Amino acid sequence: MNEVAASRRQHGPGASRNYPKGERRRAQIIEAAFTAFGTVGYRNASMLQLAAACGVSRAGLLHHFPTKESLLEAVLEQRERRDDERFFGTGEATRDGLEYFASMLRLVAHNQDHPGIVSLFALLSSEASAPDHPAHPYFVARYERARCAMQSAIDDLAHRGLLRPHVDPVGLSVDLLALIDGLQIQWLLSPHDIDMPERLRARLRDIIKVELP
Amino acid sequence: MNEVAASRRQHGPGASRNYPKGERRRAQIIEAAFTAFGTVGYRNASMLQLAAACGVSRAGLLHHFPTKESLLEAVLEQRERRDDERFFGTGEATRDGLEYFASMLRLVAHNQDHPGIVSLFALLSSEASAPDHPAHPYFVARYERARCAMQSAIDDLAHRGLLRPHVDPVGLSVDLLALIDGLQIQWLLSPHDIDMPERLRARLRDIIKVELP
DNA sequence: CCTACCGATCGGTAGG
DNA sequence: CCTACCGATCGGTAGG
Repeated sequence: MNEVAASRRQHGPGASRNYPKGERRRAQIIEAAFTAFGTVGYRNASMLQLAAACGVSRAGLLHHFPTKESLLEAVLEQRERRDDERFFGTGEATRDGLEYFASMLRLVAHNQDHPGIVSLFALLSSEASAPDHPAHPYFVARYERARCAMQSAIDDLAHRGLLRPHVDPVGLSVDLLALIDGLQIQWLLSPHDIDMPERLRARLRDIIKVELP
Repeated sequence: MNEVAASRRQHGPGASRNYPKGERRRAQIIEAAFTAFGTVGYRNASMLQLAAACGVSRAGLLHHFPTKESLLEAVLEQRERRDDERFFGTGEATRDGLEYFASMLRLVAHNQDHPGIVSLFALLSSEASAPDHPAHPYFVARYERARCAMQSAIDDLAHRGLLRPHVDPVGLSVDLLALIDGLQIQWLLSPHDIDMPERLRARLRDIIKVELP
C-alpha cells in the first residue's frame, strides 16, 4: 500500500473538496483505466495510451498516479466500492443472511456478463499473493473482510435455524468464497461449459433450507 | 501450443533416444526453470539468468526452448506428469473413487508445503484465460481432463452408494475443483489462516459416507 | 501539468 | 542436413 493510496483513503473517495478539477480528472483516469484493464488486461495496458485516452500526457497522468500500480489499486478499490453499493447496499444485506446470499447470487450473475472484470480480479489476486506486490495488503484485507461479512450472514442463518442439519458452519465462508473464485477460473477457460450462478445456487440449496430469489 | 512442444509430445518425455546429451540438458533446464518460476515467478525469471544457472548461453537455452513460453509449457507438463504419477499412479485411483479422493487429499497436503508451485499454477491459470495466451489450450484441456477424472470417481462412489443422500452428483466435480483452486488463492494470501487439506477433508466428509485416510 | 529524455531490460533472431 | 551451442545485436517498450 503506497502513500498516495493510503492518504486518499483517509478522507475517502471524492472527498477532496479543495481541488474539484483534480478529483474530476482522477475519476476520469480511473474510469479509463478500469475499462482498459478489463479489456486488454493490466500488463497490456500502457500508461501512454491511458494518458492519451484521457487527453493528458504521460507525465500528467503520473502526477495523479505516480506508478501504474497505484492506479491499479485505485481501480480495484472503486470496483469493490461500486459492487458493495450496488449489490449489498447499506440496507438489509449487512444483517439479513438470506438477503446477503441473494445479493451474492446477483453479483456472480453480473460478473458472468463481464469477463474482463472477472479476469482482472483473478489475475491480480494471484499476482498479489507475492508479499512484495503493491496490492498484497489490499487483497489480504479484502479477503479477510469478505470472510468476516459472509460468516456473519452464515451465523445469522444458523441462529434462525435456516441451515440444513448436515451443514457445519465453521469455515463455511472460506469454502464458499473459494468456490466462487474457483468457478471464475474454470468459467474463464470454458465459458460455455460453466454456469457460475447456477453452480453457486446449487451449492446454497444444499446449505440453506429456503430457496433464494 | 507451438510446434516444438507439439512434436515433443508425440514421442513423449525423454524418449529421444538418439540425442542423450540434448535430453539431459533439456531436463536440467526444465528443472532449473521449475525452481526459478516457483520462487521468483514466471515474469521475474529471466532467460539470461536461467541460462547462466544451467551453464549455457542464452542462445544455447533458446536452442532447446525457442521461446520463454515453450519452456513454461514444458515445466507445466512435467509438473502435472509428476503429480499424476506420484499421487494417482497407474493403480487404483483411476477406478476406485475412494482411492481417487484420498490421493487428491495427499496432493493438496503436498501443495501446502510448496507455495511456489501453488503460486505458479494460480498465476498461470489466470494468465492463460486469455484466448491468445500460449498456455490457453493447455489449461483448457487440463481442466476438462480433471473434471472428467473426478466425475468418474464421483460416479463410482454414487454407484457404490457411498454418497450421502442430500448430495447431487451433477456438476460436483466442477464445484470441488473450484473449491481446491479457490482455497489456494486464500491460502497464498493468508497462509496462517487457511488449512487447505482440512477444508477439503471437511467438504468431502459432507459428501462421502466413509472417512478418508 | 508540459517536452524531452534516462538507464535498463525484455523476448527473439541473425550468421557461423 | 543434423545437434549444440556462440557472441552480438535487433526493434520496441517499460516506468519514472
